[in-house]
Amino acid sequence: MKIDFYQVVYNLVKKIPKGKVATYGQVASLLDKPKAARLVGLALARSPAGVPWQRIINRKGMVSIENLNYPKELQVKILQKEGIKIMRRDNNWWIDLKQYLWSK
DNA sequence: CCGTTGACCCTTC
DNA sequence: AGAAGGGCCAACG
Repeated sequence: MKIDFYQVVYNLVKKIPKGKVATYGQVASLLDKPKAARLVGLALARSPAGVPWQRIINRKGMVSIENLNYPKELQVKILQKEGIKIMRRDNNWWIDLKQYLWSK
């Protein structure tokens, strides 16, 4: 069976441990496609059950989901449950990447 | 098959 | 230092 790029993304994302987060660009780089960050986002938008999509955030450490199936609140809630501290600034949510960024 | 589509990122004003 | 614009590339219709 042919595995497409999306599947590879899912496999990698599943390896991120609880309590850590990764950025879209980071995931793309690990897959040898540093410029495919947007594809990672697309892949996660269609992620099947079992993929911890909530652990992927953008480069600034901000939760980026806006008008999709899941509200930002849900993502934040899950991450907090996993032990991550999240700060609120204006109407956005921020994570301290220095502290929580996953490194292989 | 070809154009469009993005949960992004980097360079340049 | 902050905003804006363009590039990127596989999947989808």
